[in-house]
Amino acid sequence: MPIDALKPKRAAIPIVNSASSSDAGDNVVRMRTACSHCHLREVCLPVGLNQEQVNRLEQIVHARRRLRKGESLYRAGDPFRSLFAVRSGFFKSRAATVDGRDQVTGFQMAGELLGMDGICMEQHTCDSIALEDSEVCIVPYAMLETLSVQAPALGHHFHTVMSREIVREHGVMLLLGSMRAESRLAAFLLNLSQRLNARGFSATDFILRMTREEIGSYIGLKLETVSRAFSKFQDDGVIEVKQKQVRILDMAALHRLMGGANSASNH
Amino acid sequence: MPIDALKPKRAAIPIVNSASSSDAGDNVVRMRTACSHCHLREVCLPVGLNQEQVNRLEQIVHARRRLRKGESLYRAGDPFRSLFAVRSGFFKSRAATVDGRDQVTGFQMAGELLGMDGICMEQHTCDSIALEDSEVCIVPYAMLETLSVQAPALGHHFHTVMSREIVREHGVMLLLGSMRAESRLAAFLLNLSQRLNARGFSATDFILRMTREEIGSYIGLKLETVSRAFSKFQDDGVIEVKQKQVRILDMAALHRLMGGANSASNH
DNA sequence: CGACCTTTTGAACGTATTCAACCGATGTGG
DNA sequence: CCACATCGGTTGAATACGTTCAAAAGGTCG
Repeated sequence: MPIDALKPKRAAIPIVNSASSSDAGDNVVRMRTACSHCHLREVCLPVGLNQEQVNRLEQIVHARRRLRKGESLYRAGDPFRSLFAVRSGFFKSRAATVDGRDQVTGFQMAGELLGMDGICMEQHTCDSIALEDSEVCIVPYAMLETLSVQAPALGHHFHTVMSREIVREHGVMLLLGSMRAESRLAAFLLNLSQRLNARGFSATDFILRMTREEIGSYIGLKLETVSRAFSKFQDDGVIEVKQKQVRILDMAALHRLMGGANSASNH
Repeated sequence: MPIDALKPKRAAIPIVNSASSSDAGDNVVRMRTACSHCHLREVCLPVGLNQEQVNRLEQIVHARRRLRKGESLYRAGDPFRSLFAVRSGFFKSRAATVDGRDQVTGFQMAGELLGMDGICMEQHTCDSIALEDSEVCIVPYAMLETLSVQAPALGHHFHTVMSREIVREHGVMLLLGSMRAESRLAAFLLNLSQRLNARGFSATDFILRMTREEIGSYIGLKLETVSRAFSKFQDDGVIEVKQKQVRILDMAALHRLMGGANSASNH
């Protein structure tokens, strides 16, 4: 099979584009389908909620927003009002310092929640940018809080999601602090693979939605180093890579590469 | 003034060691003083809560635990039941991978909350270790959830604390991903300085509670590199350092060092 | 006091970065 | 529709930075 023939293992469910042009904004539409029928309910906020709790969640998630590739969902400094659940597409989050340094802090795909960094300052602290045409469900934070009181399981679940984000970031810190270049890229690819697989896509064949530079920014390497590592993996027969299309040929080898000797584990 | 004569700007409030040896465990004691009278109420969980809300918080924070230097508050894999607010002392959090890699993910001082990583898996995902004799307030998580329903402001405040942790970790990712060695140490020192200052201690004179190796683990450097950077700062007259005692001589220079040219900002 | 741990410093080394050139893919306008 | 400009990606060579290895001094704690 040619590497170009990459397809999800499960057909994508077409997204209903609700007709009514609502009062909420140009690219914001009222929802027709709701959480309980969403094909993402297995990986999104509703995880672990029963039917009645999902019904409550549906009450507050009543609008969506479409974004074109390159558009930003929010920017650092924007007032924080809502969280966003990715319904389709792919996002990057980018944090910046005053002195112009910036870094990709995460990539988000369908079912993942965006914007939790904004709660503490009541404004967003990083940028979120669509890497392809995307759609998000808008979760007004004030309503989430109100409803958490009525349905404590929802509140608990939200804690779980935030906690998971903290743990994810611990993993990134570990990667950035103590892995060498090839291990970082291996870890990155394996992480993508797992998450895509959890959403019904192939774990071995996928398309990268981000550039080498964005990968590098995320895993703390220059784009040239990322490119070299890709080439190395390909030369070693671990992956097949052609621009943004990746095929993992030897998953076990990739795992070994990830855990490979590094500067922090030799003594 | 000799560097050795380091003192808090405000005298430490002696901690009342409640007499009753409770049924909760050897080093766990019922509290006598409560949040509303705690000298940390300005920096701890109660921030932003009114009197009645603090009273509710006091209902659940009803025990403390003392730890000796080197003792662990919890370890990865321990069942998660409580969060911990540092009442006195100093902690490090340490995350580890299966393959033996580990890394300090944070240092916690008085008023800071520990254990939020444990919520998502219902077990702790990292170790928390006291770097000096310390005391924590035990905040049973189940009770925190229950009370959040009765006092939504408390629930909101907890979200704020978790969100702040996410933002802090973004900052660490930025540091690890794009700063050179001296910038990292400068950022680390400035962060310590600010946090100590917020607690009524000197911003310029303080004692490091961690080793060079622990600093290095946190900021992604080998202990030798940390040591060299300290020496460099001292040679340049930016700080005075003698073992664990640090005095910042030129705060502005330290800020400049933090923002100094790095591998990610030159093009 | 002695053993051990932490820290400092030096020198050699290795890995990722930098700078540069080139190639291919993509997109735009004539 | 092709020419051209732009962007993204690859590769090579030189460089720089942090690591590694080693030795020794300084603290700390039994």
